[in-house]
Amino acid sequence: MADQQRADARRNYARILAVAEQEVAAHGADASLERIARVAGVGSATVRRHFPGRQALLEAVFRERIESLCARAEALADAADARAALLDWLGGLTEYSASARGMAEALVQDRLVEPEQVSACSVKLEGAIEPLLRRVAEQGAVAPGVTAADLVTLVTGIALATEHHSDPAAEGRRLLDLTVRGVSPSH
Amino acid sequence: MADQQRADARRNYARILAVAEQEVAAHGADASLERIARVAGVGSATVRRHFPGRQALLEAVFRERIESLCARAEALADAADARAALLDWLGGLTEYSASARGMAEALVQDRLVEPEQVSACSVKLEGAIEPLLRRVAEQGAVAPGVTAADLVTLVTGIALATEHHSDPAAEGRRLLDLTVRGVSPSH
DNA sequence: TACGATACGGAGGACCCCGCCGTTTAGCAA
DNA sequence: TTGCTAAACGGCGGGGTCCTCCGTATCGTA
Repeated sequence: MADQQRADARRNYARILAVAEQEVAAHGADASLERIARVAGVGSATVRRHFPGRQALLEAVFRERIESLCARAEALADAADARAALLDWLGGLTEYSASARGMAEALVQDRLVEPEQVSACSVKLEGAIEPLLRRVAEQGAVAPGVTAADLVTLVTGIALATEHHSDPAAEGRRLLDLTVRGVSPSH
Repeated sequence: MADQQRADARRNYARILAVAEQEVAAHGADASLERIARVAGVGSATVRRHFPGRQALLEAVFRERIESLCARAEALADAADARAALLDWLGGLTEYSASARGMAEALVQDRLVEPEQVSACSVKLEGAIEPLLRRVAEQGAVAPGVTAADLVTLVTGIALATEHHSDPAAEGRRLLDLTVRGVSPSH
């Protein structure tokens, strides 16, 4: 039931995805689908057959990375220092989404299409941090009312506002650090 | 030297701007220039003549609001509680840019065009908070290394990541609050 | 009133997204 | 091996946007 696709279909899928990765990396989330098709050597209809809508393409492009992030979160699930683990993971997410063009846009986009799409990147990420966040919260080391969604939102926000910077990863990490410790935590 | 424009030119400028405000409010930063021209009853070339580039249009659309924000900052310059003044102002900026469609996008965009454009919205805003921030910093009530640009960046980030939300202003303010006090301030 | 500079807007080219539909091709079965 | 059928392909046309050029209409003045 898994792969009943025809061989050429699978081949094209792979070629398109490969080209899409490069194009998105080069031109961000609104890379030209037409161009992707041209470079991949297929008709534009084929692109949209495999990926109905730009969002689907972006999701596929970042899928691997997202899953590796989720796996990492699982690995950190019972680290000695829960807070350090959470911050470490958030730092990784920030650096990646700030420097990988299109990633942050994809994250914010996929929230306003289908609220509860399981395939959605943001949902996966939220699920991944949930356990980490809970542990830290139980230690009382997190501000009250903070949800996993909040963390993802803050990170994507930082990434979006940082993409233009000359060194997005470093700048993103710095700003993340600031929001973690507080810009003006006094009192 | 101020207004050597022809009367019809000024008239068209005003009409276009008025329509642009509505269109941007309705469709965000990437409203159709073509459409704006059509609704305003002018040729698309005329829009471009008055506003070379989408960025110029957006700047004009938000100009008034930006200046009123700057004025407010000046009024708060010597409030009794410097920190409260800064936070109050940041809250206002956040609420506005989170709920006014296109504003946040305009802010992040205008940074990557011309680094040191005096007309740029973000530059104006940074100049406006600078004094407020300095006062708070002198009291030691702000994390070390925080610049005015950082604050604008964080706020636009929050706004960008929050625009999709059902109540962007409230959500934005909540996240700002989190950022100010720190998500996990423990140490 | 007549004239020159200024501003206008239509036309056309390049690009993009999208859906339709006739054609090719892979993979199975005889 | 050879047919056959369903799956997959891709060209084409329509609708949209952005942008530039250039002939024309209009304003303000002499």
